[in-house]
Amino acid sequence: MNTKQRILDEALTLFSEKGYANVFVNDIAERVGIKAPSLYKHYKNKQAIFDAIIDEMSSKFEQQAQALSINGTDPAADAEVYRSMDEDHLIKLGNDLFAYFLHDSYTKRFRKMLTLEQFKDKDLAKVYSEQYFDRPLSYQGMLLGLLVSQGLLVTDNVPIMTLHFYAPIYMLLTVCDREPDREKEALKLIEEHIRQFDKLYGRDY
Amino acid sequence: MNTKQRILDEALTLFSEKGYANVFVNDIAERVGIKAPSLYKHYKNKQAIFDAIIDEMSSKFEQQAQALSINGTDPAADAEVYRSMDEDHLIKLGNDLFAYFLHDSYTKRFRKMLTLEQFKDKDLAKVYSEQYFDRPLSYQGMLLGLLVSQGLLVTDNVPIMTLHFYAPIYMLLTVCDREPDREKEALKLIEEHIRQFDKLYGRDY
DNA sequence: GTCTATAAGAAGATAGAC
DNA sequence: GTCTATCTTCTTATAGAC
Repeated sequence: MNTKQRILDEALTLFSEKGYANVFVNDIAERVGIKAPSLYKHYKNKQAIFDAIIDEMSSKFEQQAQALSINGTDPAADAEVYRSMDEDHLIKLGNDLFAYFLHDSYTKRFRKMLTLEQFKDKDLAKVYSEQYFDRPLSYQGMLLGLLVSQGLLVTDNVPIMTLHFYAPIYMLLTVCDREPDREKEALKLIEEHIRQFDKLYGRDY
Repeated sequence: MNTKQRILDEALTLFSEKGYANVFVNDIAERVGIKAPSLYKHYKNKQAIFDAIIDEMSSKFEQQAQALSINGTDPAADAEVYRSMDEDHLIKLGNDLFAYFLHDSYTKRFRKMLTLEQFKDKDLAKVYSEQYFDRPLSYQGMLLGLLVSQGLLVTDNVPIMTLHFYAPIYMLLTVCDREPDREKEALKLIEEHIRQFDKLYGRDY
């Protein structure tokens, strides 16, 4: 990894742990193994580093969905995976998804950084909401909607059903970001949540 | 309100908007209407102001539950309120609860401040989790559990049922904190959420 | 591209008069 | 308790040699 990229990587780590204002350019440079002034040959100033991280996100997030062996942008294709699924498979998939978002280094650091900077301006607020609210609900909504068309799930309100599926996962993810020791507890709740979700919305009930 | 208290009040406002590190003692003093050095007659340093806000919380939160005409510490008493409730009353209560947490000035500012400082140390992480995860789930769990005993709701897993009730409310609250313009949208989702929750867990279904 | 030296300014905190 | 003046330290950023 070249220096320019390593600066972003180390800066993201520090920003996600301490917040932008509590990270000094000297801290970043030290981690990269250069002196602070050298850093200005790569980026105009500290803010430019932050902006570059935000800009880099969109390309990184495309890789995310692929890493999960789901297409991520084509719910019709992804629904195939779910078509002949029983409860245990659904739970395993939910757990894997949760574990991925929880442990993937870039995803995690970016999410934590955005948590700390979300009130800074409207742009950042929008980025956060799109990434962790609108997009997941939209995508999962299409997916669950297909399962409803297939008769695997039953509801007359897919968006709310999606909210019921995603909100507990989101909340438990934020708990683990804050208190990593609670991961085991969270995973158990995720499993129970999906099992109960399946009971509530499954065709057999 | 005396100066010592006004310092806390203005500091909380600023901390919740910009985060601790981005607020300068001069900003706080200016809002209070004094010069920065005068501030040190009331608090040892900037950190002491922050700590005082955190310490003050517990007493303030006791007032919260009372403001809602629910006891807040005695679920058995509160369950009386819900005993003969139909869906519309439940929705109104849910909306009122959401609106209270969303609009109450102190509650809102404190929640936003804690959001920005939650990764600073383990103590703050614990305060956040207790206030916005453990305590609500525990309290609402007791309440919903009573409704289950009364036969108004049906489930074999009250904690997960509580998660299903609270997680969407929590997530929508964080959306509104970030993007106040989305309040109307959020209120509509809350209403639909409670309606659907009632359908899923209500005895009549 | 990296370094040393340093400027420029910001921010927290204290001293001491009133 | 509040003020003005000031200290000290920290932090960003630039200049210019290599």
